[in-house]
Amino acid sequence: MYKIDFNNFFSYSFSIDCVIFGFKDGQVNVLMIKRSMKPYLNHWAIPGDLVYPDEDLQVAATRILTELTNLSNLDLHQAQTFGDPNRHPQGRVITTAYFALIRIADFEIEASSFAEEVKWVPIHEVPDLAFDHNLILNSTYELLKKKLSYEPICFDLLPEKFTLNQMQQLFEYVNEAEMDKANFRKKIRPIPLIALGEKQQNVKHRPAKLFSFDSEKYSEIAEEDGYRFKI
Amino acid sequence: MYKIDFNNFFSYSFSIDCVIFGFKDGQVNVLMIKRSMKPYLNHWAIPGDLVYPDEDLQVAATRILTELTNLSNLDLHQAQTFGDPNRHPQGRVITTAYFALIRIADFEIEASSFAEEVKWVPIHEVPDLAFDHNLILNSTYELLKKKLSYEPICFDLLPEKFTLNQMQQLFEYVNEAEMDKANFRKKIRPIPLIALGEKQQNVKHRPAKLFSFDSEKYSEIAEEDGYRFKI
DNA sequence: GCAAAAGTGTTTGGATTACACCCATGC
DNA sequence: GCATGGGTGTAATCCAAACACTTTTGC
Repeated sequence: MYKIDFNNFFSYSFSIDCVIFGFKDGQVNVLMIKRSMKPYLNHWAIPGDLVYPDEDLQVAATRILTELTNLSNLDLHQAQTFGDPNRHPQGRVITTAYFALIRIADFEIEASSFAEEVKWVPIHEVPDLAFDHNLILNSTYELLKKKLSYEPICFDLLPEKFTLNQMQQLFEYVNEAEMDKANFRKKIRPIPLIALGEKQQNVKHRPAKLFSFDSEKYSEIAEEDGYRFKI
Repeated sequence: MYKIDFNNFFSYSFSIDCVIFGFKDGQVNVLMIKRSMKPYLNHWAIPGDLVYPDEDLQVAATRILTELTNLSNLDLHQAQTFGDPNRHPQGRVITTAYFALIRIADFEIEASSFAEEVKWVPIHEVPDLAFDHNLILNSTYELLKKKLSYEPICFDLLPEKFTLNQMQQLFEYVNEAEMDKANFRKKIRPIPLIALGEKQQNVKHRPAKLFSFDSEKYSEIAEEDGYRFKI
């Protein structure tokens, strides 16, 4: 039936690449590693590696990220799969991108395995990367932008306690458009936030109130009232 | 560096599964094949097969679909990738789902290769399928539902010449909710449609006007005015 | 004429926009 | 007091939902 014998098809390799987004200094940042291994020795790349033969993809994504950056317990979501026959110089390696959102300040990143260095880079300042990683990164950032507007995932990027202005800045950044402060606040009124009663510290103007996302209440109203997040 | 030698990682196989959606008798239908080959001999499945070692994924998807169903020139879009280590009984086969939308009446489907039979099945009447194809189908249908509401792809499912009521029925079907006729028509007013001046035939009530989608004008206003399709 | 579906207009209330204004803090 | 951003109210406008009504066809 096949022109090639079935068993000869078991000649591919499969990898996962992890795009980790954070929000820092008013900019979306992405986590990069410097490779201490061929191919693309000394090139910057997004963290990624081969999947073990009997390993589930989601499990592999988590393991690979931990091995290279020391990050764990992240909620990794599948993005696109890239399979250009020439994307890897050493053979046919198909890769699936996963992405996660993190609160940069809450985690210690640490280079290990073949990652010689790890750092955060603003999404608009990413250099030329190994393999087709620029392509992977761009397409995953497009996906992030879409998801941000109809799923309550901005709170995974913002600090646990955030000001409404920080939240607004995140949306202004990804949509590349300024918004009216009063109108933004009216728009997010249906989103359940907890007013913490605390205030910003060490600012040289009136300190803003701090909020956190009420995810329990969100699930409640999403189920009962069919409320859908929308910005 | 690896616990397993790099070359031993080249032991996977990779496949594509194609979810083809159509709209018939007021229902979304999906194209199924009956397998005349092991594994899952005589089981129903969605059309899919292994990718050749040097073949691009998009190219493979097109080839596989043509081989099994005689469909060609479809616009296949990538959906999710499925990689459970036990999803294929004969080894580690990772698969990527692709989907396409077609106007059922415009195509002749024809079983060939290891497809013994091909048929359209309403999405809500799909039987137990081979492999994890029920999972693949369901998750791809969820994706379709999302895309239908913010991309002008409903017109790939509707006949070239359609009535506004057919269009409304498609959205009512996927959203599982009835809509007000007058309000639906107001909602789609910004979408550029060509009034053909023709009418429905052989109906025992007032015949509806026929329309077609003006994709050129759509691209124009999408670029110039930043118009985004939304239903 | 009647049934059935096509096709349109009106009213109402809620959201979105633009814009103006006041408030709290550091220096 | 003044600079800086925090925080809120109002009026005009647009949009969506609910509903009623007229039109055109087959029988």
